[in-house]
Amino acid sequence: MDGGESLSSGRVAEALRQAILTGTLAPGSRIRQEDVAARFATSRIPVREALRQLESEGLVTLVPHSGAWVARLDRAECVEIYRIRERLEPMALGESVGALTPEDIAELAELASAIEATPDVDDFLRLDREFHLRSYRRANMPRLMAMIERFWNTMQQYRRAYTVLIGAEGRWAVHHEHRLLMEAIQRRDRHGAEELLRLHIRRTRRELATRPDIF
Amino acid sequence: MDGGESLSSGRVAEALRQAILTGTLAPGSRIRQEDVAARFATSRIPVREALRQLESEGLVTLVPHSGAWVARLDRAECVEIYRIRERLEPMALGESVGALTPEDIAELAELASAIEATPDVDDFLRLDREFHLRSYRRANMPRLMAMIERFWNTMQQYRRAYTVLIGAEGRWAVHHEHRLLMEAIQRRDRHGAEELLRLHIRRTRRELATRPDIF
DNA sequence: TACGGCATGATTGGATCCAATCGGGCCATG
DNA sequence: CATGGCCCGATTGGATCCAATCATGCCGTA
Repeated sequence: MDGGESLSSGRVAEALRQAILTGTLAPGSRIRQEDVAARFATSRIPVREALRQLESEGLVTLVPHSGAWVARLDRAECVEIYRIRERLEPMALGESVGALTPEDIAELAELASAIEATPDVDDFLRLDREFHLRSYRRANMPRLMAMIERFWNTMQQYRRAYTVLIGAEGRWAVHHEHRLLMEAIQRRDRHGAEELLRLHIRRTRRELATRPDIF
Repeated sequence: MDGGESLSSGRVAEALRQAILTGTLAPGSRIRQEDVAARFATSRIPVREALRQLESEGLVTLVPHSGAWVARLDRAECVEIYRIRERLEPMALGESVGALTPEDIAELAELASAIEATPDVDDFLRLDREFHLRSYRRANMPRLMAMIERFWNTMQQYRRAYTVLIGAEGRWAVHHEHRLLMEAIQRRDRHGAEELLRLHIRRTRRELATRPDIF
């Protein structure tokens, strides 16, 4: 059981991470050490360590003697991250499909349905994330999983902006691709699933790249 | 010009990083904050930040209230990293080959020759690293490059152990594969180069995995 | 009026000091 | 003799204080 972080810097990092992921802290906003320290009733030392941590995760940008900002990605950086994901996530899925239990697969099917059912943006984002990450769960590659989760975190704000932009009606392609993906998973079709996922990510990347108003 | 790190923590991090990469600090050795602080004539604060940094790079393992150790990888972790590299580095090379200048290619050919010529282990390691990283140079994917360099860093100690083990005579497969790679690069054969690199990394992974005495 | 230099406040980086935690050794006990 | 509990030194984590750096705005001057 890991109820509460034992280290203060860990708690601060987790809280800031959530604030960034939920959008409470928008990309580009400045993070003042003293403010955060006051908010968490600590000194600036744990805050500094937390900021270092978040920088290494790509969520924060640090400038020496100047300050910290919530990381802001330009289009080129988003595209690069998507292209990396196009290589990594199919590997994770491919390693995982053969080892998923029937219960895992049922769970994924539930998630896929829930994704189609919800009109809410934040529910959609959360469920979509759960769906994909859980499909990689049995890959047994912890470092790969950590990298993938970091990418999802850094992209979260832009995923939200994009999801809002296209609206609930614009999600039909996602739903379609998820269904194909589920079928491949149920068939234990490793290569099919990998390829479908690659195309799924690639299409999203391309659509994202055509929307200048996100950046 | 970025002559000297302006931040103390940055200098400490760089020095520790080099010490780990050169093997001066062996995997598993403990790193005491006070020792490092004394060695660099600073307080423990910059040392702590440097250790955080190195942990995020995978070079150091931190245990709360206990201490820091030079990261030690077991066989499974090494295999996982190699498998990730098998996906990422071909992408970097594939993106780069079309944009390499004739000067770049000449430089790579020089490096490939130098690799075959040297009997020294450390020269071999350094040149081999240069050869591969420079072949990715024109990929124009800075984040991908950073990830790849981090992997090379975390694997460095195990590459050294393996290279010592097989001796200069055991490198013929490497030389052969480098020659094939060079030919593909000279042909601007993107897919051929990608595939050759994938096989190059895969073979290395397999050989490494059969050597229990490295871990 | 526009521009360049300087001073000042705000903010971060680092040093020192104190508190919390962990590991090892010692002693008592079964 | 083995084992379990406890105490104490060593080491890390955090708070407070001081120094270095940067940005802003003011003022003098062309």
